[in-house]
Formats: sequence, structure tokens, C-alpha cells
Amino acid sequence: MINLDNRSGKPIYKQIVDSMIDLIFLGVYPTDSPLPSVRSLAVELGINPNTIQKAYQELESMGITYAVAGKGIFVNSTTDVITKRQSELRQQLLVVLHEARLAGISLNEVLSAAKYEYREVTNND
Amino acid sequence: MINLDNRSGKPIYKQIVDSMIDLIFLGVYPTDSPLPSVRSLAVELGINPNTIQKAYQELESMGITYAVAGKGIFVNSTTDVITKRQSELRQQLLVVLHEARLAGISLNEVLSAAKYEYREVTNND
Amino acid sequence: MINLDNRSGKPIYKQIVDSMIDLIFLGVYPTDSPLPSVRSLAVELGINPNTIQKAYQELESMGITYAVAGKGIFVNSTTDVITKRQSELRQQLLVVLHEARLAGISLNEVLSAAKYEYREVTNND
Amino acid sequence: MINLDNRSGKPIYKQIVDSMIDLIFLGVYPTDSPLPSVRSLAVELGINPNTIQKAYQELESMGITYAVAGKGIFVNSTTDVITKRQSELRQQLLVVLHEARLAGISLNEVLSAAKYEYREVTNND
DNA sequence: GTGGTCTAGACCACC
DNA sequence: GTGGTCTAGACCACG
Repeated sequence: MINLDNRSGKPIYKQIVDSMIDLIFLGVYPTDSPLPSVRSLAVELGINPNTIQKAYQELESMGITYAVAGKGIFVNSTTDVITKRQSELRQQLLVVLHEARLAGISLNEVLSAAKYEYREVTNND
Repeated sequence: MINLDNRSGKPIYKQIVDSMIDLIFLGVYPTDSPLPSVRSLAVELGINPNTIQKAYQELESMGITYAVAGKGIFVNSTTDVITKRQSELRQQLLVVLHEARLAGISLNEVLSAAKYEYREVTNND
Repeated sequence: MINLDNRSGKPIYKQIVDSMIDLIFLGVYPTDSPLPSVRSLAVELGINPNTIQKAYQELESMGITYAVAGKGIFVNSTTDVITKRQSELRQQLLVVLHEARLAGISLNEVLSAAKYEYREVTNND
Repeated sequence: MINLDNRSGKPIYKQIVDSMIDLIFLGVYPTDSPLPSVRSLAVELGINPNTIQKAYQELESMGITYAVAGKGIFVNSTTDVITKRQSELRQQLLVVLHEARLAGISLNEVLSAAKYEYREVTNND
């Protein structure tokens, strides 16, 4: 479920943080459910447990999870976390839009991309 | 014209690279016009000349400028540079849109932001 | 394995870049194997680590290697790098051949030199 | 007859030196004939006379030309100059051939390029 | 331990 | 004056 890319230049621990945030927002890990243990995730991804630990600490310091000693790490209620995340993304969005306009990308193309990302996915499974 | 932010975590030399790209795309530095000299820009921004040098070398390796020893650094014709820049930005845009959707930002908000960035600025000065 | 020549006028960092490309093409450093660390190579060659760093960053910007912070610098898969390198060398070859003809070097001598460079080295060790 | 390229990174004065050597070897300027004057060539190429001066000084220090005060700069008998030039080019040729082999360019391709450069040009003008 | 960034100061070639 | 290279030494983030 988590794909790491050594070549991307993005620190491993940060890739894990971002992936976890996505998975939580997607509902894979609902409120009060446990994240995979440090050791199991380290084995699964084939990396050093210290790196997982660091990612989990960042998630906790962001207020996204809480740790229960001896039990594990659990997902917080996401309401206020989401608003913080949203404001970050709004900022990023404005920066990219600004750069896109300067580089000559048309408004139409931007609108199309947005509509495509938000398209209704009708799934008959 | 260039604002540096020490706290942003973004390396200074990279901030300069991005600012220069913007200024070139804006037409502040047209084709074959010289950029500020390494030393003068270093004084102006209050940083070490080596840092400017590094930024300028990155611009050259991106094909945006060319250096003439003893004369200065000059802006290349930008046509093919722009297309490369655009494809980078398209990629970034898709990532941000994806994250925005996951975080629950509405399509309407995204569309509004895009239209605002691309608004006609009618200036009556 | 790397010989530097201070007198050649060629910058040290560029000598390192070219030597590394040769060693990689020779298979001394295969795909995904690590290059010597910045500090160790600096000690070995008796030069400043910053110079090694500059050489390694050029290799990365050429797409020949990728860096993983905290781990090392690794060799990329070389397929498309080789084609780029080949086209550069074809260009250089044409220039040298042209000059050689103008300077009165005979075709026979050029052909002999080429055949000598490409001779089969049968090694009975 | 002389084409300068500001973007090439090669110093202007060196471009002039190399072009002049070519023109002399081609017979455009035979033994004891005068080169264009510093001032006229500077005007023709649209560059600073100091740069021409430097190029001409290098030609003289290479033994290719000799200066007669108040009259101009004249081409030397080229015999020993040519042998020096040839040994330089032999060296360059060997380097390029070596790199070409390492990069996987075939012997056949090299031979073809050489034969093409040395082809008989039968001119019916 | 690793790579990445930055500073301070020096020297060179070029125009 | 210009850009380009190199050294020495420092600090940081990462694994």
C-alpha cells in the first residue's frame, strides 16, 4: 500500500508520513484504529525501524495520531487535522497556479485538469 | 526584486533559481540581456558569492542562461525551456489537485482559485 | 584508480567526472552500486571534499547517478545515458577528424590508430 | 570567414587562433602573406581590438606568424609548426577514440566517419 | 556514518 | 570589471 522511491530525493520518513496521511484521509485507517506496528511496517517496507519511528513521531507531533504505551499508535479524530492540512494545500495550490500562469499554461488546461481529478468515478463492483 | 526566506527550509540557492526563472518568464530579463553579476547580487542580497554562483550554474545547466567568461551571464532564448518547465508544472499541479481532493477541498474552491489567479487585471493608472 | 593532473588546465572536478564516467562504463561501478563516499574519495585523492561534491553533483545532473541523503551515491541504469554520451563523442570525433585532415595527418594513420584502440586484447594471465 | 560563438564557452581569442590556424593550413594565408590588421579584423568581427591582439600574440608565440613593426603580421613557413600541431591532434584523436570505444561506439562507425571526412571531393565548378 | 548547504577568502583567465 | 575553480571549515538533515 505504500510505495517508496529511493531516487526521488524526498526523505524516506517523509514519504511514509505523506502516504499515511493519504491512507487516513481515504478511510483505510479510520478514527481510533491502529496503524501497523513499527516493526511490522519496517519489515514490510524493507527499511530501518528507526525511519518508521521517525515518521510516526512526526504524525503524532502533527496531531494526527496518538500513542498508547504498550498498545500501539492510533488515529485521532481528524476534524481539526484536516483543516490544517487543507490550509497547507491551499497555499501550495496558489503557488503552483501562479507558476503555471507565468509559464504560459492556459486557464482552460488548469480547469480541465481540476475537473478530471474531481470526476465522478462510477464503480460497478 | 528577490526575497529570500531563511526559515523556509528551501535552500537559498534554489530560491534564487526559482526567482530568476520567474523574472525571466515575466520579461524582466529578456533574451540576451545580462543577469546581475555574481558579486553585485551577492552584495545586494547579503549572502556569499559562492551561493549566487551555484544558483547561476544551475540556471546554465538547465539551459536557461549562458555564461561568457569576463563578460557576464546572459538569458537564452526561452522557447524550449518553457515547454520543459510547463511539463514539470503540469506534474506538480496534478499532485496538488490529487492531495486537495483527498483532503476534502471542494472542486468549486479549486476552480475559484484558478480563475482568481488568471483574472484579467484591468489597470486604470 | 583515478589519476589527477594539476597542470592540464582541466578543472579537477571535471577530471573526476570524466574518470567516473569511464569507470562506470567499464563496469567497475555497476547499476545501483555505491560510488566512494565524498569524504573518503577526498582523502584518497588529497583534495577538498567540496570538489568531490561538485563532481558528484554534476554526475547526478547528467542523470548518471542518484543520491540518497544519509546513504550514499548510486549508479543509475545506464542505457539512455550511454546514447547521450555517444552522440557527444560522435560530435567530438568529427571535429578532431576534420582538424587532423587539415593538419595533414593521413587517412592511413587515422585508420591505424582506430584499429589499434579497438584491437582485441587477448590476455593469457 | 571566421565565425564566433559567444555561447560555446570557448574564449573568443582562442576561437580566433584556431580559425586562423585552419585558414593558414588551408592555404588562404600562404607563407609570408599578411594577416588582416588588428583593427580591420576587430571591426569585421565586431569585437574588441584587444582580443584580436591577444589572439595574434598567441599565434606568434606558437611560431606560426612573425610581426614586422609598422607593417603587419605575416605567416611563417609552416613546416615545424605543422609537426607540433599534428602531435597535439594525434593526442586528441587517441583520447576521443578511447572514450568512443568505452561508450560502445563500433569500430566500423569510426572507420566510416574517418573515410567520410577524407573522401575525395570532386568538384566540377 | 552519509550527502547537502553555506561562508570566507583566495587565485585564475578573460575582456 | 567579469565568471570559474578550489580550499578550509562549519552546520544540518538523514539513516
